[in-house]
Amino acid sequence: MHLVHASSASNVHRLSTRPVPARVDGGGATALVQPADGTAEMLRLIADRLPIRRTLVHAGDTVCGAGRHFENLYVINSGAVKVVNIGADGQEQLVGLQFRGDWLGLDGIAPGSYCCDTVALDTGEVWALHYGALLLACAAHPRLLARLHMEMSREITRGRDAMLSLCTLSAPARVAAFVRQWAESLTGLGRPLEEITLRVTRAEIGSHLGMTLESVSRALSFLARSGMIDFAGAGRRVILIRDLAALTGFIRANALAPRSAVR
Amino acid sequence: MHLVHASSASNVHRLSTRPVPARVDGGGATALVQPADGTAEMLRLIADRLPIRRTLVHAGDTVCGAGRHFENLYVINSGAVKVVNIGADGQEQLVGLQFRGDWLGLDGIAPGSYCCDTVALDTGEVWALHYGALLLACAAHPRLLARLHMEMSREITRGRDAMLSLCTLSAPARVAAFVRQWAESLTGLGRPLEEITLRVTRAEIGSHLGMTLESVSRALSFLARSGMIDFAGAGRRVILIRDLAALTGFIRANALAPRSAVR
DNA sequence: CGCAGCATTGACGCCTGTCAATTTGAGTGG
DNA sequence: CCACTCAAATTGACAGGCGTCAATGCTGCG
Repeated sequence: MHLVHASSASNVHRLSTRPVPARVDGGGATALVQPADGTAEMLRLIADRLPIRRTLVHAGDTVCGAGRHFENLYVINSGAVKVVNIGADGQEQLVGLQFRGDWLGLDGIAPGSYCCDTVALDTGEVWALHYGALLLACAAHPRLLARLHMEMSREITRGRDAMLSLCTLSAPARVAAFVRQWAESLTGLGRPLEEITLRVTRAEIGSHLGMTLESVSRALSFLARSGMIDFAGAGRRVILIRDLAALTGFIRANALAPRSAVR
Repeated sequence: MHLVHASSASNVHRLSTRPVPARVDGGGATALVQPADGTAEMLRLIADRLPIRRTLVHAGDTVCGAGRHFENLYVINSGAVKVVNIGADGQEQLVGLQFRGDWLGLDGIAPGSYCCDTVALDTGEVWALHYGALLLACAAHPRLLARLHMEMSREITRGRDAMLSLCTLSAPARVAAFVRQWAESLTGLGRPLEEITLRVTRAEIGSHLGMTLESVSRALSFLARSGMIDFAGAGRRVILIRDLAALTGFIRANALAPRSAVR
């Protein structure tokens, strides 16, 4: 099996420009990343037990389009993908960001067609699994079914977490939480990366967090002024996390007063 | 003037006592699948193929508590249940409302313990399905597995819809959408009930919609002043939908300006 | 070099959160 | 049956956060 990107997505941008085999300083990192969530094991399981179609995607490519007939699930082997919900009146809203090991297209199972556009943010490899074939494989390999259910369950929980942050955090705190979550997503639940490259515009972040692009910009500027993060590179899309503890503290401190305690 | 969900109560009895005649009653194709969504069919499938434990719950009873070891999934046969997320600092947030045919406990699959409290709002019957037993039954009955996946998929979509309404609607519009959604949930996707009984406090609604209880109250008062809804009974917990079209129009009219168009 | 898209920053105003007073209804005990 | 208490709901006044509008800077590309 050939992997387009060997491991940690921290090096993704470097890899896309020059074909550096991701390792050297990463010995510890890769070792840390793998065991926590078993993503690698899942990918191996899938590759071993299923006929999969590997697709190389580039930034802007649509993995599966809203409204199209549901047939495949997709697993991200490398890269990053945004999930965009298309409202009735053409309104577009970013409802999720997915990375290596995440599944796409789960929303299509019930209605029989996908609800969301999923668009690559970056060069990467996505595996298409025919849903019927997946079910067959699951019958033979219960671990595979267990894994599928875990991923669906995680997706449900993720949605709820997003609701929580929308409801209980002030706008700047939501941005801080977004930055932290992005960093965490790239490393698994270990310690976050200290450098992340946002691959979305301020407008998209705002759409995800329920605020305007101006508010996103102001919040990021504030976090930088306070020394929690820093900008690097051009375009202000690369963010250095300078003080993770302070960031976390800021998020907690800016939880809105328990607006309405439920009992 | 207290009606306790006449429709769902009658269905309960039909379901548990006699099997529903599938096709003979003159309706043609639609008679096959009882309501549009096949909830009744699913319940029959479960009851036929699985060892289930039926539990009668009353308002305030906890179906499954956050943090407890995951073992069962639950299906609501009748009644209404609220899903409450418990934050780190004891913050409680209402993240969902579930009715007949909805599944509970799906969030527990991935972590191995439930993430949310689920609390009955009303007298009803909940079925507990042992997860292991469910998987076994699914192996023998693919339709059951398909159904489970559909329900998980729906749950994912529901979370995204909630995010959408949080991000794109003004506070009063969110309340209007909440009322409409509650009514729709009780009838299946046909036309909503014209009379619904809210079984939660304003504070809980506010927690669900990301606003204060005062804003909820003001919004409901406004909807009533405008003639879209009306209050009935005592405590202002019973709501009559007077003009569904106007309600829907109000929701659309109060979609926030496309704050940040994606792309 | 100039254009187009993205990001930043400021000024202003509205929505909605906060605080507070009042009313209603339900439950309890005398 | 009534007085008392308490939770829930409504309504008003006020203030602050954040959306809106607008001007400017920065970067990459034709």
